[in-house]
Amino acid sequence: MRPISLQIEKELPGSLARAGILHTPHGDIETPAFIAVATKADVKGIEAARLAELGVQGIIANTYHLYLSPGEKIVQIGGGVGKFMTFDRPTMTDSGGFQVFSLGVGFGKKISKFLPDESRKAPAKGRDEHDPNSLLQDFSAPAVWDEDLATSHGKLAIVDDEGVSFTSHLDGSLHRFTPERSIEIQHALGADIIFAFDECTAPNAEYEYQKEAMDRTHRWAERSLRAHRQNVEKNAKQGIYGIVQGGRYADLRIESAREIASMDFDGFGIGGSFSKHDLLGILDKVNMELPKEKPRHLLGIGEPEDLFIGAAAGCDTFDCVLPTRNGRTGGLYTHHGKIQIPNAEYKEDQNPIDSECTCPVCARYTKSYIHHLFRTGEMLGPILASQHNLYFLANLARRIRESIIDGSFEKFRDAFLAGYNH
RNA sequence: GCGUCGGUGGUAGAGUGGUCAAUUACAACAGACUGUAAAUCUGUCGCCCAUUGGGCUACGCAGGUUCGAAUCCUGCCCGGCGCA
Repeated sequence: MRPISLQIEKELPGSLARAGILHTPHGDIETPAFIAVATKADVKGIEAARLAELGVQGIIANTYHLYLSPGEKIVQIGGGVGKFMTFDRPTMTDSGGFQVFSLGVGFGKKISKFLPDESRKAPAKGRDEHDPNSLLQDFSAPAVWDEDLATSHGKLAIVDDEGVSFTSHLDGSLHRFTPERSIEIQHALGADIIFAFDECTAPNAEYEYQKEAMDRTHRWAERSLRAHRQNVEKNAKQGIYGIVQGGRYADLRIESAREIASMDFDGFGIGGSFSKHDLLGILDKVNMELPKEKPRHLLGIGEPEDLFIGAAAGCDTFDCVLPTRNGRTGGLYTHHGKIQIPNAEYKEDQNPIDSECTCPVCARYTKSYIHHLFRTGEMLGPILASQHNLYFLANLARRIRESIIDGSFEKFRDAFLAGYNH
């Protein structure tokens, strides 16, 4: 018996969408489900004890960050990432492959995984490299020079076929990850689900580089898998997901899905770096290449609209920093779209954030109060906002699940999106 | 009363003859954020038009010097400090 397995409860006819139960050593996750991001073994601003009441069934922590601090040994001494943070439900760790992108190619640049929405862009004036919405830079190269943090070797993340060398963003020290090392660290971190070490490429990487990186990711996937299976003890307690790459190119995505699917993984992650437009068209094609009986995790995706797209394409779990990041910075989800709670219009608003929301925050606080907390810089503001947002996404995933089970998925989706987009 | 220093945009506070509608910070008003180097970042921030750009009113008040003044001079008003 594998440590990770998916029990499919219901499939939506004529669709890849399904509802199921993901079994893990630390309990079940009812899918589709939203997994909270706990990069450094904490969901920013939220106590582990609160997560259950917010509907959070699982968390995903990060190998790179926990390796640098406090170090995987410390987490291991603490009983693994779950026990360390006192979260007794299912846990995952990301392999650090995303940091190859965020600290390497995209480092120091305001580059988004999603290309900006053309319709919202200001009329093209001189593209400014300081303009966060300007994606003119060539990010296809695998490494960058950074004036501030460059050390003797000069770069922050350098990819080669064996692995990745990088400098710590904390102290500039030199480190190296290989697939084997990433797995070793993830064994120490002890999450229920670990991920193969991959290379997350920039969204606008050119085809040639994208292909090269994808092939490398496939080789790393084999090595990650082998390193995991070799460890009999860990292999019995932790499941491993392979990651599909391929960027925005459909043929590469399909090739990657086939290749990764042919390996003996317990589940699959679908790596980021495609534009919103491509997400819709490619995702179902990717998932069709993956074995139906194994779980699929859509990495880093999580606007409400994206959950519908992902679920419709047959993804089982999602994670995303947005509910906590947006929450911290005042952006709150409602059934009528996102609002900026610090804005003046909420100064006297005596209603809850979202009158349709059933979260503990909406049950208790007014917009006026939360607005005040943000205006005065009180830390409770971001905390409450993060709680609400996390509940919103977790609850949305739960409702999507229910709609798949009772066959009302499309109806629910259309109704929700109609209200969400006004 | 005499002396002295100072009065700048919502606030604090630069600027001391032209490149000043005026640095900067805060406040204010918006925006962005998708496997978290993010409790972060970006834009706007005198008024009126405008596509670059243009016009108007402004640095306590009133005069003056000058081609040109927030910047120099004179008087007045107001405030801090010192001496009587």
